[in-house]
Amino acid sequence: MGKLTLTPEVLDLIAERFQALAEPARLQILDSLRSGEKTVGELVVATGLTQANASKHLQVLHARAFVKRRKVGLHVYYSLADRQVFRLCDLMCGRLEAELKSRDRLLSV
Amino acid sequence: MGKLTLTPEVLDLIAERFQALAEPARLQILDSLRSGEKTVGELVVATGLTQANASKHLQVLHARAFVKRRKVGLHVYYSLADRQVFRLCDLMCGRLEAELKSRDRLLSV
DNA sequence: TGACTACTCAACTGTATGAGCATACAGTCT
DNA sequence: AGACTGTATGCTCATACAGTTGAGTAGTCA
Repeated sequence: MGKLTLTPEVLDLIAERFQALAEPARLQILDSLRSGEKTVGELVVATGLTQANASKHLQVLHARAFVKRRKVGLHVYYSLADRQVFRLCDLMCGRLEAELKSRDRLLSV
Repeated sequence: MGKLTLTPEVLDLIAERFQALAEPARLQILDSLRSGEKTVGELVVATGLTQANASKHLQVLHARAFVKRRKVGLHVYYSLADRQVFRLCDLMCGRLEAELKSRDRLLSV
């Protein structure tokens, strides 16, 4: 895998991509897209974000290649670029679960 | 796996953990620890960060359970909490490689 | 053509955070 | 005790970025 040498530039690019996932609103958007592609308006309803705000977050996710876009008439459909995004999220969730579990154990002793 | 329901609080926690990886300096520290545990001073040499800066980044990584600490006399040894961290980074690197590759292809057409 | 809808862009505000510096703290040695 | 070393922390500054608002653009329908 590691064809990439970790030059400062590459580290910046990787950090930039993690940064895109470091936002509850964007995680929520990605989770909403789990069930299939949605328009911005549908995402607004699903997430409770304002339209402008949702649109901005979608730009970020698109620039980092996490979502794809498809224009149909008035609507713009967004969908997950690939299923691998969830490998990332699931790994992170797993870490979090383990962490919370061991924290509970400490507190209950 | 998803025993976690994505409440706003949980989303915040997940985002917080991605945030910890959204920093070139911290990625560099994690990569330096790949070869084994190191003291803060050794990490300073390996990364070129200032001592204060490295220490602060290590606090963040430790608070998010990415690294473990072990005090021995004057020295504090930091090491990776587990190898799974690299699954995260490798997945992200893979995404980046694919992205750069397709970008190159577009430019060279 | 003009009204309407779905989405995006631009400007602004408040907040968060990384870097640098100086200082404080903890552990060792004499 | 005092001097010294390795690590942590508090402060300040500069910058980045999420969220809001209002205007602007593109597509549809009458």
